[in-house]
Amino acid sequence: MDAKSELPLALRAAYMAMHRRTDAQFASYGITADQFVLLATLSRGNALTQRELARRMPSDPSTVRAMLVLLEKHGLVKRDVHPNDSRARTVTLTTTGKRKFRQLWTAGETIRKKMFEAIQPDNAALLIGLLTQLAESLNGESLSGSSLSPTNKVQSA
Amino acid sequence: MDAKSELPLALRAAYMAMHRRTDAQFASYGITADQFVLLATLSRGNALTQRELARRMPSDPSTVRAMLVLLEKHGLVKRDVHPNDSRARTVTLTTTGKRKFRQLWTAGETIRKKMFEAIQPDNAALLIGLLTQLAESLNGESLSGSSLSPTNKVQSA
DNA sequence: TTGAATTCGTGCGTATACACACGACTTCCT
DNA sequence: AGGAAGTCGTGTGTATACGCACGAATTCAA
Repeated sequence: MDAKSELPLALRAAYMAMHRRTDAQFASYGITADQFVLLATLSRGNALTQRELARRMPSDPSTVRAMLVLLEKHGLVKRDVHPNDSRARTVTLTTTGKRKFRQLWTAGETIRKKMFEAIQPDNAALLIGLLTQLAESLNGESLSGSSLSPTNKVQSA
Repeated sequence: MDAKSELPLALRAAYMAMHRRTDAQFASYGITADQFVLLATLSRGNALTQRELARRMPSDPSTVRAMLVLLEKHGLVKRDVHPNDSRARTVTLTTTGKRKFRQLWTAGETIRKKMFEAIQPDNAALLIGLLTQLAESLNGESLSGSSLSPTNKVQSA
């Protein structure tokens, strides 16, 4: 196994571990790791459309909708018709949602700290940089090298 | 946003991007990214029990079972009763499964190469090391630091 | 040996994750 | 203005992902 082959597995293992830990940590609050990401995204940019929310997470619009239906039922978010675009709906945190998010942020500190220390703090910026490069590279241009796929929707940044 | 807070998001974004890309790349083969991981794990240690397979992926035994039911229906894996333990079942790749995996490995090279180059090859070993440290730290001892949650099932290693 | 604790796989319930098709609305182009 | 193209959210289908409870088999202990 060379480094090139190991990298995908290492990335998967690290993410899965984090995701499981986070789910476990938030279980007593009745919130999943992914719902936490959604709430965090909302708290950093309120009144987003569902589309924009999905883009920032990042996640699939279809997935986000399902999550919003749940969270709305639990009273953590509210969806209103967009003032300028009657197709869209704006999503905002309710008061309950904001309070819940603050609790979760505190509860999550344990995991963030653990991760931060596991890599020696000096490496944090470097690791974030490498992960960001990975994401950008994989999200960017469609690969396919040669002309395998004729439907190359290059939706540039 | 300090580095400690950004790290979880960066890890998530990178993994999601990889997972999506891989799914898209393998779609024409009728195989998902996760099924590929399962096949790869099997190809590196045949005749594993379902439990051991799940441990190595890593994934949940319950999830692995569902995947195996599918893959068995597609004729890629075979499940037999364990010779020494009638509770367990051993999982092996069929001939078709082996051939399919070789095809997928080749098809996946594009993504591995893209990831490898995105981080400058020199950083590969370093990145793998950091990700491994993260996974080990998160999988290891249960955290819970102070007594935040009264329901601390400390199921030690 | 017999009974308790563990471990294996199964099955169910819930929550992502995403593709795809659909209807409704906006925008853009002529 | 009017129609084509694009965009937004919805709804469905499939595939993870995991917790939990269950029955069956194995292991451990007295």
